[in-house]
Amino acid sequence: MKQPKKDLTRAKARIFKALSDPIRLEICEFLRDGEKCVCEIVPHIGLVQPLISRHLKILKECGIVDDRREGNRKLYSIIDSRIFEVMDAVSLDLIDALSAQIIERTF
Amino acid sequence: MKQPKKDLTRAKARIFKALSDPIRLEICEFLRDGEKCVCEIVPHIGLVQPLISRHLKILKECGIVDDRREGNRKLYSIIDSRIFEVMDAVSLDLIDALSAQIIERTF
DNA sequence: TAACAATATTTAAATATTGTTATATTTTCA
DNA sequence: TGAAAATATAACAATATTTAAATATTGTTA
Repeated sequence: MKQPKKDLTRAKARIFKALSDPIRLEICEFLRDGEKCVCEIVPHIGLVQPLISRHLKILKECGIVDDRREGNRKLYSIIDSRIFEVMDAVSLDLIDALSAQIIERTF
Repeated sequence: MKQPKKDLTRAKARIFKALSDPIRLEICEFLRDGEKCVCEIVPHIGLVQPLISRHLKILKECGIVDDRREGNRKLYSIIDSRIFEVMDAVSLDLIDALSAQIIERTF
């Protein structure tokens, strides 16, 4: 095999880690309908700009988003839309099923 | 809506976080073909038992696995097999595509 | 009950992540 | 050039996660 299985598992874990933060998930959701500049993302998420910048950087380092400059602004976009399939695989139904398990055990 | 969107996003993030560790991913993979006891998981992963126990606890707290006692042993299993759809959504192809992006930018 | 096997918890140290605030960089345009 | 706008980075404190080692718990069996 080209890559040892261990490396693949680590790569997979890295992608899940990038998606393991609510802010980053919301950013990705916002990018679902195309490129957005930071100046649009910041008010949409409602957090301070440096924090958004950092989360964008994490998404970029993971290969999930890319950016391009347009004049003053920087436009971010999803590189491979298959990432949405990953996000969507955690469906509302699945969340309910897993949560139910936790609650059931708690009481 | 029953749950605010924010809570759903947080729930989603929590599931991704549970999957964001290579050891936990390997444990889940190992459980793909059914219930396994800790005594099988430990040698399969090749790490010390307390560490495996801890990761199992994290997976359990997230509602991904459940356990049942059988005499001396404790058998762990995947609660909802749709979690494999999440894991599989990060395909080899997708990993390659995202990695390519990172490498391209690095050089 | 004592000894053993299997598993879980606790603790402490190292490291990583998050959010905040201040500052730097890049680009545009007067 | 220099001021303003948009974005990025740095430094810090607070918090969370990870691992290893030691210890505790639970169940079995003699």
